[in-house]
Order: sequence, then C-alpha cells, then structure tokens
Amino acid sequence: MNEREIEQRLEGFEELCRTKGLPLTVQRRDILRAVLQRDDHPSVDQIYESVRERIPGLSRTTVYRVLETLCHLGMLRRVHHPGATVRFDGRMTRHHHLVCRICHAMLDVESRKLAQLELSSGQRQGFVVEDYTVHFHGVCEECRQRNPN
Amino acid sequence: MNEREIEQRLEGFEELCRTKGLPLTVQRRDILRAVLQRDDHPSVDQIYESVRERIPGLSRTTVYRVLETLCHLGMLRRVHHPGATVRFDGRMTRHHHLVCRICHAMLDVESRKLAQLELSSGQRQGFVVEDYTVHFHGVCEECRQRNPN
DNA sequence: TGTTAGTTGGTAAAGATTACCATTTGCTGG
DNA sequence: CCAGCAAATGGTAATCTTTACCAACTAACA
Repeated sequence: MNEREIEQRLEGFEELCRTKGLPLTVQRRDILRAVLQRDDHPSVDQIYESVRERIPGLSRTTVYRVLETLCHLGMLRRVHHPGATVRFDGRMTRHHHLVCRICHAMLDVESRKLAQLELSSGQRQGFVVEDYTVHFHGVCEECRQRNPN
Repeated sequence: MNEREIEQRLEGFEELCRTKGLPLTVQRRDILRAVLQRDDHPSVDQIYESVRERIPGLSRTTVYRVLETLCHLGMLRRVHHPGATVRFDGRMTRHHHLVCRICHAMLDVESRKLAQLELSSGQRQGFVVEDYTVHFHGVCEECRQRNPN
C-alpha cells in the first residue's frame, strides 16, 4: 500500500477513535501502520518485531490486544488461513487468495471476473454478510517441483 | 455425511493405500472415519477425543501425523480459518463458507450460483489451481445481538 | 512365520495465545 | 496547564497447540 493510502487510512482510524471515544495511543497507530505497510499476510510476531523498532518497550501482549481491537473496528481482517497461527490483512478492498495446500503460501489475486458475485448467496440463518473472498486451492510452483506425483 | 458415503470414502482410502504402498493402520482408518462423521470443522483435539473412544491408547502425536498424511493424500482438507488452531474438512466436493468476524463460527454454504466460477481466475506464477471456496465474511446472529452497532 | 520399512506412543521442547494485575497514558473538565 | 478518571499498556505466568525425537510396535510381503 502506498504512503498516501496509508496516511488516509491512519486519518480514518483517528477519526474513528474520536467518534467512538477510544483513546488514540501511539501503539495503536504504529501497529496499524505496520500492517498497512506490508503486502504479505503478517503474523502477530512479525508485527511485533517490526513495531518494536519504533517502540522498543512494546509488549507482545499489546500487539495481540491491539490487533484484536483493530479487527473489531473494521480496520483490519484476520486472514482465513490453513495454518496454525493468526495472520492479518490490512487491505480492506475486495481481493482473493491463492493458497498452496502443501506449504500454505498465500498470494493475493485481483480479478475483475470475481468482483461481482452476489452477497445474497451467503445469506443464511440470520448471518449478515459484508463481503467475500475467493480462496483458490492448489499447489505452488516450488512444491510441485519438490513433491512430484 | 451419511453412512453409505463414509463407507465409500473409506474404501477409496484403502484402495489408495494399496496403490501407493502405504500401510493401512487402524489409526489411519479410524481418524479418517471420525472426520467424515462430523459436519462441523473439527480441530485436532476434537478428533483426538472422539477417536480415543475406539482406540484408548491413541497418541495425540499420531492424530497430528495422520491428519497431515490424509491431507497430502487428498482425503481431507485443512479449512481456511481465521482462528489460531488448525481445522479439517472431510467434505471434498465444492462448497463454501460463512465466517463470523467476531466469534469465528464457520458454517457451510451450498450455492448453485457459485458452483461454476472459472478456475482460470486463479492461475498465477506457476500455481496450479485445483479448486476454490468462497468465504463470506460477516457477523452471525448471536454476535450481532450481543455486540450491537 | 521372519524380515523390514514405515508407523505409532510418549515425553520433552518449542511456539502461540490468553489471563492477570500493577503501572502508565490519553482524555476531559476546570 | 493540571488533576482525576477511565482505559490501555507491560510483563510475567499459565495455558493451549504443535513439533521433535526415539524406542517399541505393526502391516505387508516373501
């Protein structure tokens, strides 16, 4: 995400904190910025390591808590992932994922064809659907070469 | 999954073991059966607890290993999930998921409309796409009532 | 039925997440 | 600008999940 977009997202976040009466802490802003600056789908620990460069006294616990808060506020999303650790995505515009069933690598996919599925397909049992993501399952090039059959 | 389907899947598995020269152990068969018998998306521990009723000496380590093996063989899939533990799905036919962004509940969705997206949308960078699943993000009824706005 | 390759069980270690509480900070009104 | 309060943070300990390792066991086959 480019610098300009990041600034806009941060301003939106500050506005949201004021609206909701949430204290705007430096930890919250820097953690949000760190997620927005990455194009991969970082784990808690990756965020912790990168934010710690700006805030040396940062606690891992705070990172867990703030990421949780940012998700509740709709500033981030947890990625749906086959692995065993939680991963985050700061990109809130519609996009899709390619996931390797062997090594669990995850890549973003843009697709005009997939941009207009009907949300109504997901309506069930009082569930309010806000968006969707298509996950493509398959095998990445590396795993295909390493693990032939 | 009904009893008949489960038996067919188990026979397919036995056949596959013979073809590949893999020993067919009781653990492997019972763990596969346990996943197939559930309609939720069980964690390793849930499988461990249910199989332990049939095989009291079962080791948790074996459950981890066997589930991994079954995924490699294409008998199961890891579910793509926002939570912090691995979950499995024995249903290999195309279906989709509704996921609550608050509590992470996951429900299956059938949809004729979504049955025919083009796999080609996912082709990128040497990645071989085998299938896809649409994940609908939203808020489930319980969380909506508990956590209004 | 003996051999062998591959699997399992059990424990220990590593990694990820949550609980808890004392301390600190952001925010508001004066 | 400062005091007071509500809320957030830091740090440690506990818990939960997963992986590593190796000795004992078992399915498959001759």
